Amino acid sequence: MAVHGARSRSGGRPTLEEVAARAGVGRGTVSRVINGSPRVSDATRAAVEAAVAELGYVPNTAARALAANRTDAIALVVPEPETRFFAEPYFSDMLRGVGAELSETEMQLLLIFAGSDRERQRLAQYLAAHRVDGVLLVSVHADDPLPDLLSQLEIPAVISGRRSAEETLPSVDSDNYGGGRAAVEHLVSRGRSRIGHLAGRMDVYGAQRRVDGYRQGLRDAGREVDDRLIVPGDFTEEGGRRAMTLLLERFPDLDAVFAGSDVMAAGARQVLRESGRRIPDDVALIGYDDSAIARHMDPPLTSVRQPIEEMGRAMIDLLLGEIADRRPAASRGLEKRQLVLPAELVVRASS
Amino acid sequence: MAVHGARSRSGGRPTLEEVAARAGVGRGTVSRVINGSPRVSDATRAAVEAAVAELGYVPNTAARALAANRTDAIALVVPEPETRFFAEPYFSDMLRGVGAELSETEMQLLLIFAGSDRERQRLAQYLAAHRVDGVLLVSVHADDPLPDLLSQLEIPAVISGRRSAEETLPSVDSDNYGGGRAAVEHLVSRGRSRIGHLAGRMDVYGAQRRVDGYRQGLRDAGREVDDRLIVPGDFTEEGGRRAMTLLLERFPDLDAVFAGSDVMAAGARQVLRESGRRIPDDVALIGYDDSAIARHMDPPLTSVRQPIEEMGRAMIDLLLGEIADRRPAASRGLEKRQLVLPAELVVRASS
DNA sequence: AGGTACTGTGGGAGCGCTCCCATCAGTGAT
DNA sequence: ATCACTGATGGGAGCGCTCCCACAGTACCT
Repeated sequence: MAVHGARSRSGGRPTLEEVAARAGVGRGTVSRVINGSPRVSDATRAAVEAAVAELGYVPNTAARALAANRTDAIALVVPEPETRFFAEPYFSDMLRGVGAELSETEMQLLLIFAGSDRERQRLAQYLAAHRVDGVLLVSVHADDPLPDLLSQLEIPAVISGRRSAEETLPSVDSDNYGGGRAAVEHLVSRGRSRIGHLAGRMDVYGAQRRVDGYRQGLRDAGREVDDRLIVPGDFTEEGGRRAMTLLLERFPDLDAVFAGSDVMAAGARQVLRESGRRIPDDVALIGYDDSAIARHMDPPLTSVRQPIEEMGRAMIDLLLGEIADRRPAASRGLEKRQLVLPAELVVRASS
Repeated sequence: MAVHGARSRSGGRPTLEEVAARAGVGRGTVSRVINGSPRVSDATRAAVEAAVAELGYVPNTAARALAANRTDAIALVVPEPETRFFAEPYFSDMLRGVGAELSETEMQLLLIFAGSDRERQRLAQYLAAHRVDGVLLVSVHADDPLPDLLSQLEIPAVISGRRSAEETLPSVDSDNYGGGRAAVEHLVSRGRSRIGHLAGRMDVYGAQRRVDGYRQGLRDAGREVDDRLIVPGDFTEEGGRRAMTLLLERFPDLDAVFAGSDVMAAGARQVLRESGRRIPDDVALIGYDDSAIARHMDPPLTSVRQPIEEMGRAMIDLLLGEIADRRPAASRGLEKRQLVLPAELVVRASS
């Protein structure tokens, strides 16, 4: 971590030019060595590397960005208030995956919150200035204008989840359909006969797919689907309580519930308890996300796990591809740019 | 959030030069308007602003950085693994304060983790490249080489807390001494006669000052200080348990404990419970930090609150001053650059 | 009338790099 | 010996901005 060598005569940081003089080569050659071009002889490369070490040369990023028209930075944009970012494990997992994958490269990660209007304004300005080479968009709602802004500005972007079945942006999603199916399949195999579903917000595509999976799971078991067993919530605890209450009114003989999120499951649990029902003896309960809540619930909650960290890694891979690709476009189809990672049922005591 | 106007004829983003041509003025004048120089007539300014709006001009940050030798970005360096960053409310509070203060300016905030050796290596490279104008250093241990690296590179920096009484860097600290005193004073006023102290790590200056405050608090009350009442911990829950156990062995008649952190207080609470003592009836308990733990403890924990968000704001103010100041140095003393913000006792049921 | 002092403005120079073209030496084919 | 062709290298041009000097214009003194 020491600063090498002496400062160049000019007093400031050494420049490419000075390294070139020191190594007895031209400026272009030093540039080639710095950027790892293969078109340099071994002897020359060694001489340049020695000069770089002696002078403690570090490239000037601003100059590089100006000349090459790239920034070597990407942004992780969180269109949420900061509080949610810290509260939900989703983001920290995502950040871990992204950070890990990025540490293999020279790219710098920027974390940008765009929860308030003011922050969004700043972000728009930021993007218009092209201060990043690409953007990772997490937790985007169906009607968010951000994705369009990005394509307008021709900034490569990858989105987590999809806004609809016809998502146009490169995306990384988890298999919400499969997750929903697996949950139901599990409940059926445990001998549960009347299985309700507390759905998430229906303007979130992933929530729709979980419902689809729930339906298919029942059909696979040769059962009929009664739509009154599906009650929409809004991903919140309060929404879970309301939906659960309604569901119990409709079906007092309910013996299993699949909730579209762990938080909703927590709300449902309260209502079930208050109604005198035991978990899992009377009613089995399954959540979604496998968050900390699931592990700490009493009893521990069976939940569907999304490989969030891995999704983060995949998003970076896709994004770097997009950035590298920048050809006349349409050279590759979208098929390869939309990933769906498997979801996995984590069975605990609640089911 | 729309992109204004049409693209310039050259196809890419409009440049200063193009704005100048459009407004019928020189390049320098446009630059003056963009940078808010007062040396421009009102008429000219209006013409330039119109041209900027029409063309949707956004300055090229790279070019500006290169020419002006500044980046308009500062880094918040967290020398901890990411997990701690998300786990401890300290960081989110700090980030909130910093973000709020910074949103008044054009500065960009970078969040950099330097928990692992590898990350520190990257950070060193990053700083050597002068990719930020200044650095905010939070949670720095006494022997961390980072502060020295920064002064060597002549990068303005502000540190949270102090490494010792002779801290050389500009810093923002909270009044740990006053906080310790207030805690003891409160316990004395509640009629407690034998007050123990679970200290933090003694290589952390703030922890030392809390001990000093504890001592002075007792002296103020006209009591003698028995050093055996002070047991060092290490800020962890386990450390709190160990220290508490030891303290009870030494003084079975203890009726109050001041812990150097909420987490240690949580450990102490366990031991007290197991020994059959009730809180606060038999033993009063006070923590430090006023974190979420304190509010959720049973009974809710009296704790000393540090104004962390405000500290974040203050750090930004100091840092921006440092950056703006960059004169031959030594023009201002250090006195004005070391802030100590008051700590405040939050009384709850545990005392 | 000339001198002095300011304000507002234009534009040259230069920040440190990448890109690309010209050049050169070496190699094998004619 | 001549002619491609190759790989390695040097260095000009230019990225878009800021800084600063020069200069015109105006105002106010002597």
